[in-house]
Amino acid sequence: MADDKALTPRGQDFSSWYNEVVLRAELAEHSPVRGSMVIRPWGYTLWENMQRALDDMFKATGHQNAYFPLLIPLSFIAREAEHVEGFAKEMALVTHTRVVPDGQGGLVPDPESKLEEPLVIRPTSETIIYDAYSRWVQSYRDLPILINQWANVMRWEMRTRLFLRTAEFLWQEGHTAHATNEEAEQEAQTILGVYRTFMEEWMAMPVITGRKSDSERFPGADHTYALEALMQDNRALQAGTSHNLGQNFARQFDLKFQAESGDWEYAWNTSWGVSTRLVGGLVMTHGDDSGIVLPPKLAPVQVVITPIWKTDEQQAVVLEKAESVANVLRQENIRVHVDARENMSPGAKYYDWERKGVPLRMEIGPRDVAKQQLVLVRRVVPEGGDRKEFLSETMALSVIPERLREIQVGLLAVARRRQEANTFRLTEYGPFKKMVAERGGFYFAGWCGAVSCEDKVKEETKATIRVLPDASFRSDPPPERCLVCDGAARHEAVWARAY
RNA sequence: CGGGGCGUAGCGCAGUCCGGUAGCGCACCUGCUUUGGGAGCAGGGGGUCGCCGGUUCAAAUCCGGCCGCCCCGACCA
Repeated sequence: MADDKALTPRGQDFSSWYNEVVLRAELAEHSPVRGSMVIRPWGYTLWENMQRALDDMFKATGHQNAYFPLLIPLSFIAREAEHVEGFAKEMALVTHTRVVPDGQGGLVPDPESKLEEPLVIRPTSETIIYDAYSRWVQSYRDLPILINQWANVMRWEMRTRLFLRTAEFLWQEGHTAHATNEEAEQEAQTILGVYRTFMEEWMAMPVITGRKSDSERFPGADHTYALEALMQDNRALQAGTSHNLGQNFARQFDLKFQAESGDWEYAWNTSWGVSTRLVGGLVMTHGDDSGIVLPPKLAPVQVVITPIWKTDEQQAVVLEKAESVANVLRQENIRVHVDARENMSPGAKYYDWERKGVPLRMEIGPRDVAKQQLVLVRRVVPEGGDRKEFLSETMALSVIPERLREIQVGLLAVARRRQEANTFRLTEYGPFKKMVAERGGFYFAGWCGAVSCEDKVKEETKATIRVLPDASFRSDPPPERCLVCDGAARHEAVWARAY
């Protein structure tokens, strides 16, 4: 970075900007093990706020939480052929249970403690969960099962980035079992809707929803739905997935029930998840050259109060005012923090909280106390708006909830405009190839459905089909020809280079 | 796994080419003055120079080996 104060500007090197801002906003840092990260309190509180919102929505749609174990017998993973293939190359195994000295001051696994069957650290929990469900379900009366779990999982990735791709990450995984395919399909769609609502209304991150092409489908699923967001560098981020698993796992784990007719039938499953990757998505959606920008609904601190003083007497008066104002706001359920640190100048505090993305700052100095006024400063200045507002104390207190709401919707509006400005509908391969590689963005175009066309695009541009968009996102009229081979289009597809 | 870079104080780095008492900035501690956009001055503390071995009177520096991390590519949420 240029110096220890400023961040690398996004326009200069987006990737460096991202790494720096995650570290310097104190969201997370690298741990001693490659691919693992320490999530620091500021980042974890953000995640907790996301969890709370999502968890409430899961509960409101009839789900319960449970917890299934970290370790999965290797033989379980082996049962579903596609599942094995999908995760074979990124599994961490537990093979020993004791260590012995190696004679050189170190420790090695005790050969005598080798497990008969290695245990897999879960990369996802379908197998262990459907094994349990198979014991829970006998009759159609036991269905549906609607369970979610909050857990950590491990996928031994070759290349990792804080939040976006780490070997261990935190997520939620929902796993449901239903009596009919229609019901399972409805569930997968319902969750897709829940995710979309969360991403738009809480994260202020617009998404395109749709179905994955076969090559991007979850290993073991009949089909996969996904939500894709466009980051500021015009690369797509898969922000969440919801799978209709059909009866693929039910067959392998003998998850059967007796129907009203008396016949035995395999249950229909769904699974769905979002992870701490969302934190990375939030950073790359709203962050600017000063730091991250947090939507008020998720910000660990919504209003930071920075007191300003010269003398000890002023300090006492100003701090007292700051605390009393903070308490009034707390009664309105606003998350407020008084930054009373004595060893830091007000200016330094401003930079600090701006880097950390706090939506609103309130300055209280001796002059404000005397005039019974407060100074409000927005993290992101609306176009044509004032950066600072000088308001009477009563006015300021009543206006803050309103400001927070404005900021929340403003962020979504800006992000949506950016996404729209970087979304293109093309019919010719030449211009597409050039644009998708050089400037990025979302590209809506026809697709014949052939894997060969998908592969050709990937090879030549590194772009992939992110989704076959849902009806509400599709073009009218729909594209007629395949972007790549000019054959008849069977689908409309959204192409982009992705994280 | 290929290519590149890095490992020296809590953080960021210089010093390595050309061996000779381990440095700078930030942070930290003490004191005074400060505080409305990254405070100043004075004093102070803090290091097995990634690890192991070799060469040498002498190694952060040269040689050999090993380890780790980051970045760029192939696989992935």
